Order: sequence, then C-alpha cells, then structure tokens
Amino acid sequence: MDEKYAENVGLFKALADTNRLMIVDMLSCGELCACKILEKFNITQPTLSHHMKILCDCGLVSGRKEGKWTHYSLNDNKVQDFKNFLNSITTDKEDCICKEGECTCGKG
Amino acid sequence: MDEKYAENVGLFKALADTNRLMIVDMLSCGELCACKILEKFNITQPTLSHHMKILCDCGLVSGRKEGKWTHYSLNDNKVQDFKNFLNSITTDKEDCICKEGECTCGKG
DNA sequence: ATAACACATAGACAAATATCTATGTGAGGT
DNA sequence: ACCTCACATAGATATTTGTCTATGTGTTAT
Repeated sequence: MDEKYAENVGLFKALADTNRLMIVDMLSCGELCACKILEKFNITQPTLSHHMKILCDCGLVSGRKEGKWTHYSLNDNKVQDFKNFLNSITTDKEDCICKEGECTCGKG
Repeated sequence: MDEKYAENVGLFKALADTNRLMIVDMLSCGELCACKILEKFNITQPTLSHHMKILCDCGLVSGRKEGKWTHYSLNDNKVQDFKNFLNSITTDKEDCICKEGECTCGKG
C-alpha cells in the first residue's frame, strides 16, 4: 500500500527544483541536446549533468547518445503515469483511510 | 516568465515527501482533524504540525479551527491549478525555448 | 482558577541536496 | 597519435530539510 507513495515521491522530488521544472518544460515539445539546455541556465555543465541524471533516474526523461552529443526527451508514458498518480491521491476514494474508525474530536 | 516556475516549485517541494503525499491522499475525500491524521503515522505531533504547515503554506491545504481541534482539507482550486501547471510544462507549446536559435550539434 | 487537552513554535541535529572545481571518458577531427 | 569537444564522475561545501525534545498558546472541563 505504501509502495505507490514511495514509487512516486521520487518524481515529485525530481520536479522540486526550479531548474528541473524549466528543463522539463523545454523538453515538452521535443528532443534537445544538453548543450542547448545549458545555454538557457546560469549553471555549470557538471551541475546540468547532475540535474539530467536526476530527471533520467526517476524515469521522466530519457537520454539518447549520438556521437559526442546526448539528446534528452520527455518520457511521455512516465509523465502520464505521474499525472494519474496525482489524480489518484487528490480524488475521493471508497477505501480511504479517512473512512476508518472514529476520532477523538467525534467528527471522524 | 520564470515566475510561474518559482510559484509552482513550492507545490512540488510540498509533495516531495512520502508522509505529505499520504496526508494529501487522506484529505482527498474530505476534512480530517490533525489527531486523526497523526494516528496513521509513526511521527511525533510536532513533526505532523510541521508537515501541515508546509502543506498549508503552499496553499494545497487549508486549516479550520474548531474549539481545540484543527480540521484540514484539500484546497481543490489549488490542486486544479497545480494540475494545470503540470500539464502546461509537459505539453507542446508554440513559444517553447526549444524552438529558438540553433545548437552546436546542428539539430536545434 | 486550575488542570487537561490539541496543536504550534523554538531550537538542535543528522541527512539530503544544489552547486562548484577538478578530473575522467569516449567520440571526432587534424 | 594527438587534440578538442561533449558530457559524466568525484569530492568538497553551504544550504535545506525531516525529525526529535522541550516549551508555549489557546480552549474546554472541573
């Protein structure tokens, strides 16, 4: 039961950074190479590399090497799974914990 | 332009914790008092209070005091705004940065 | 008034994180 | 072979974060 939270919290962590949010936004209309992404930020190349690793490790982004360059793209399936999870935790459910037992305050 | 990232990154940070994800899930079918939430976790009361503050500060959750108790509930409008933002950064756009200029690798 | 209860705040501390500089790796060009 | 370029990895450091114990605040009950 707790697994779904543990699985998805990594995605929220990955997006809990302004630079990475911007990177995802940039990738939302197609593949980009690292050098193009780097141009838009005031960070060093190793820092970008670090951010790309986080985005790739959580599955949101995929990297494709082509010669010297690496092209990154959004993993649409993972994005959709993530949206589905977000919907699931913000939508009323039959088996919700809040429907169990009684509270001291008498209002459940 | 960068403001929308700065505005929303706080929401991702707020959800980038397993306990807080579970709390949001619990609140998704209605109001709950803090004591009821606390029952479900192995954390102390001050720690829960800290998590609730983070969820409230970012706007996702609202607290309503009633006598000794505080009842928390999801702020549906904020949740929807957040989903809209997530959609916006994962959907192709006309004015995307990726459409500007040329890259060293010659593939834009 | 006094005590008990529900929750918030303050301060401490360990763990995680974002960034940097320095260096490694592997591909292409001369 | 050598150098350069694009990117990754390693290690250091300052900041942020999650958790705790101790204490404060405001409400209800006796």
